[in-house]
Amino acid sequence: MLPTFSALAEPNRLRIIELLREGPRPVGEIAARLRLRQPQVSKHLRVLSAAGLVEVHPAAQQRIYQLRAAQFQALDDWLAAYRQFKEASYDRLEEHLNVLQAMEKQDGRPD
Amino acid sequence: MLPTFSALAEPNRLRIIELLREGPRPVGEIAARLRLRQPQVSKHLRVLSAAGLVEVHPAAQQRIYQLRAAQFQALDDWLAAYRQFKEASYDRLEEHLNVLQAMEKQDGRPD
DNA sequence: ATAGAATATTCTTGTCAAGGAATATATATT
DNA sequence: AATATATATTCCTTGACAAGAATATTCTAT
Repeated sequence: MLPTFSALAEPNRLRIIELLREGPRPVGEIAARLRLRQPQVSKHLRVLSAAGLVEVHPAAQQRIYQLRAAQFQALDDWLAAYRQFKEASYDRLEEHLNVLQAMEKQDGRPD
Repeated sequence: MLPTFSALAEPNRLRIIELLREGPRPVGEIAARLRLRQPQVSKHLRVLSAAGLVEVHPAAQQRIYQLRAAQFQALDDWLAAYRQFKEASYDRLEEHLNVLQAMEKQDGRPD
């Protein structure tokens, strides 16, 4: 999941992703819409590809980029693990503290 | 959403988040479990706080950090916009291309 | 008040990655 | 073959940021 977050952590890359939500687009279009230079767009798309967030389909000289559902699904799966905890377990904080202190006793500091 | 992605793009911060999935933890615990130095953990937690991903609850000298549901919900909302497209609209690629070319004609290059 | 424990902050240094500019590659058209 | 169009790659410079080391801050206990 780290490559995904890294890829999305760059402002222009995030803009590209949000643009592609409209549908597949060739590099030139992306550059024009976002007022970016073509080489930078190509570089960003490279990173996004490596992260599995987009995929390419050549069409003549153009390269059409589009979002890759699988990776968004993966993100969704990762997020799923966080839909449970539902915090507000603030009440159980004391409880946690006791547990932690108990652990420290038997642990010693590792190292 | 960018601050969230930026925050999660750092390996150790991502580890912290995944550790906190187990429940609230004081700084020292986090440092010990992840084999990190305390100051770095404090710094990372600062970033995570700023991104709204965690929240603090002081308890004596300790600061108990825990995940902040609201931000994960926000991420979920953002992701929701991507659950639709479902790609495989690869079939409709030609269609898209035609549209795009039509657009180019009337557009001219902006700038 | 003093000492100890837990955490935060500051300063410095090294690394990595994004942008700019130039150029290379691929495909189409004549 | 020559030229045009679309995209990719390379090299360079600069800025941001993470780690390390030292120190400051906050709270507790005696």
